Amino acid sequence: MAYRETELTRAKKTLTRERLLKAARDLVAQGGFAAATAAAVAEKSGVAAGTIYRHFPNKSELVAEVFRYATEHEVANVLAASEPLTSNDSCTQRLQRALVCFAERALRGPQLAYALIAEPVDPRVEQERLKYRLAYAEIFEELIRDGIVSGEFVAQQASVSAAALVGLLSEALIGPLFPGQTLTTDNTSAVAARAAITESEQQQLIQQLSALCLRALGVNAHTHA
Amino acid sequence: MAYRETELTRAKKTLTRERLLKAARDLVAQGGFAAATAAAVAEKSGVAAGTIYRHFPNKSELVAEVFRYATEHEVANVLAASEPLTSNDSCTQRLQRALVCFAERALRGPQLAYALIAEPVDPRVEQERLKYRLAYAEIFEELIRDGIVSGEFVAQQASVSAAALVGLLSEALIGPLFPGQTLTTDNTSAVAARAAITESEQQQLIQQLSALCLRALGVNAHTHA
DNA sequence: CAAACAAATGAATTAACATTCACTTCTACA
DNA sequence: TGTAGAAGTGAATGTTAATTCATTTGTTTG
Repeated sequence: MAYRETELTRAKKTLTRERLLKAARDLVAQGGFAAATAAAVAEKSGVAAGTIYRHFPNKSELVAEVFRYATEHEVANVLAASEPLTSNDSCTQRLQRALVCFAERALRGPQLAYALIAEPVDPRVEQERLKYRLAYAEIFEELIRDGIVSGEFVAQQASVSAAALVGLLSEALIGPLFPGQTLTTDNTSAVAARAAITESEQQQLIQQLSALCLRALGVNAHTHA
Repeated sequence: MAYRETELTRAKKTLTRERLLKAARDLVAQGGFAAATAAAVAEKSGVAAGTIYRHFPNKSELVAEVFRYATEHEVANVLAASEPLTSNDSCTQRLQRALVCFAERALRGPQLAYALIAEPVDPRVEQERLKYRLAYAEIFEELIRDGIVSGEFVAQQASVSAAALVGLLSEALIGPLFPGQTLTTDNTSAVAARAAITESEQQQLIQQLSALCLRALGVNAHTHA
């Protein structure tokens, strides 16, 4: 008699799980959360719909995990960009790098950015979104605190300013662009709309936003050219 | 033979329509769009569910109208606040009044603010939201342009800055607060959470945001104390 | 009143999904 | 090879609304 979980067994199971996650991720990146129905995920993974429930208690959990994964990825990038490069790296510069990183990533993957920032999702996933926003806000918050201490930024309540920056960037980058599209099932058009913005226009937009943010924090002209 | 539409007839019909709209509005203000199901609206209006479809082609249309109504109301207030009071009223002051108006209204009616700004809604209603955001952005945009011309604000692309301000305010005011609540059906808690902020804390928050926005626009210290 | 038509009703239907579960297919081990 | 137990299947079921429509009720006018 018997059966014992073994390397191979476990590996195989994990593989299926990974495949489900990957399929879901791809669907979200292409068509937003709306496109990631249980049926679609199963189909894309090459398994039956029921299989999803061998690996996740419910669809929300799967989607939440997708959200988490994408978030970590995104946040890690921005965090890295905000890290000081040299011992005398200014907060202004660090913040600027973080902003540019955030903006460039959003503009490069607009469908994902829209999904993470603004697409309507079910409440269980909305929770993840809250954490996501908070994660960004925390990066900014620390930077702002540092900058206040160093005298680069004007005195202010860092937590408020940080949240404000997140909103500022989100709205300016994706808010006004997508909304209509996701409904049409034809999400391609959304990406197309974004693609219509030229590279140089993007750079200009990023420049604008960067300037706006730095001014908002009261960057001291003396400290920084 | 016959039957002809008459004053009374038409009035009665309009009344029912109004009643439906009012019921929907109240439900949204109390519990967000999630609370405004067809059944709930009908019940609250004292009519049968089917009646809704005698007055609106579908539920989205009803909800969109609710959205529009609320929007007009809100936007009109902010617009009024932004109007110059005297012939030498500065853009800085006008903007500040607009910001304060926006913020105070949001803080006073958080459930409605959340519904209008952030609550997940179906795509047809999301369209209205787009217009709503745009309406605010336009108010800001014009003010910013004026301010640039008058030399109060630094040169910048007004449309970008305007959208950014909308996002900044939205996120700082309601973004971080609600998200979790709407799911619990127990939306009361959301309002309670907001109520937990004292009046003076609110004033401080508004002050913060106002300062942030003005700095972002590069208010010229010379022009304004 | 009766004919003509509108408005209102609310139970039944539809729609779009997620989710279940009886059953089949795999694996591991003695 | 037999069998215990996991993994996978996918048709059937459940869920949560919106939406329909045959029927009833209400108005108007000749």
